[in-house]
Amino acid sequence: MSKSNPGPDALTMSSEDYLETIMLLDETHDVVRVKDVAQKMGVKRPSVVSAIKSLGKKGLAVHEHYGFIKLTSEGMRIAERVYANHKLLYAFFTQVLGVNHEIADRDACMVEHNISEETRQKLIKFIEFVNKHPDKEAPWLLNFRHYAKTGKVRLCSPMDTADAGKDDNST
Amino acid sequence: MSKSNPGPDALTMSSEDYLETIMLLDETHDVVRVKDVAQKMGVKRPSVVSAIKSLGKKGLAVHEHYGFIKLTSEGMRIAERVYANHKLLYAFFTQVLGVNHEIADRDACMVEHNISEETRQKLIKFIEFVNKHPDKEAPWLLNFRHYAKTGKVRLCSPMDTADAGKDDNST
DNA sequence: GCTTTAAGTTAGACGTAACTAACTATGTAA
DNA sequence: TTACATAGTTAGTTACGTCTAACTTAAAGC
Repeated sequence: MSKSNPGPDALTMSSEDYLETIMLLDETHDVVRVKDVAQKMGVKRPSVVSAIKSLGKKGLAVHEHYGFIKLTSEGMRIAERVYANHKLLYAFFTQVLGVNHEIADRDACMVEHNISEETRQKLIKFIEFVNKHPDKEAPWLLNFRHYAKTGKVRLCSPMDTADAGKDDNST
Repeated sequence: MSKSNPGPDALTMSSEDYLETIMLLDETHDVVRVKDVAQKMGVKRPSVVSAIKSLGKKGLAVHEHYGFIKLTSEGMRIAERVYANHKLLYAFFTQVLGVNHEIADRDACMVEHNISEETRQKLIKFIEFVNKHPDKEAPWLLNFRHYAKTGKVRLCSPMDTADAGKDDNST
């Protein structure tokens, strides 16, 4: 509802997307070029050029004329933060909610830029909590899946939560 | 990552925010005026005028010169959908993750416009599932809260999940 | 009824982010 | 070495969403 409050030097979602894309391309390509970024992001080459010019002014990327694209360490830091959010959200949507992979990816793309630190931390804890169970499928999570599918709450055995004690957080 | 794909006549987040704000103001005020919307959204009056002009062209709002602002039934339908998303996300952030109220509200604002239908449906189920427990605090949820706070998984009594059977979905 | 004030409007500007069209550089193949 | 295809760039346009400054209307008080 109320106006979102990006700090004075906050990046736009678009800029963050460019950083993220460049970082990921850098992992799979020898060098990152304008056309690679354009193709991956589904935009035209001039859009990439102007976006990277803007990132350059902010000290987040370097790009010699007719040369390759590199991120500065600061640019890399931001790209990694955004991508970490992406992975976190993707994990929640797929592992917990059971959302289809492509849709989970799209939804993660949307949220990754703006999620608050508090919600982010809580989601991290939530995913950790879910994964604390040895078989990766906590009883209550199985119950949720069943409920989501059938609308009916399943009776479970009294043993269902006992395995919480088996984990590694006691020392 | 990839370009989001709003349909040809999809509204912008901004337009949806205006619709939502107008709907909410309509519930508490006799009439909705430009300055009310401006105040609530933290924008200046000319921004409201131009936004509403745009909504008018799309058949979502009506606004006589120097008069009051009303939503059409179609505008109301969209406003309600966005607000429903908002409430859903807010409930998840606060009830499940235990996020602070103001932050939950901000995060909900960000996501409410673009969440996919699939994720939305799953979140609805998730909230329903959480609230199926008579005392509104499922054992696993209490365990999660404890884990989020302390980083330690709590041992629980074997009885903890048995109350799932007490609910109303068996027939 | 006039005046003042508050609310609404218009015009013009700016920044972002995309696009097309047209131009330039690079590098490979003949 | 020249020619061509590919890649990168520039210039100019469009749309959106905001703003400020200045103007207009409406309504309330005197």
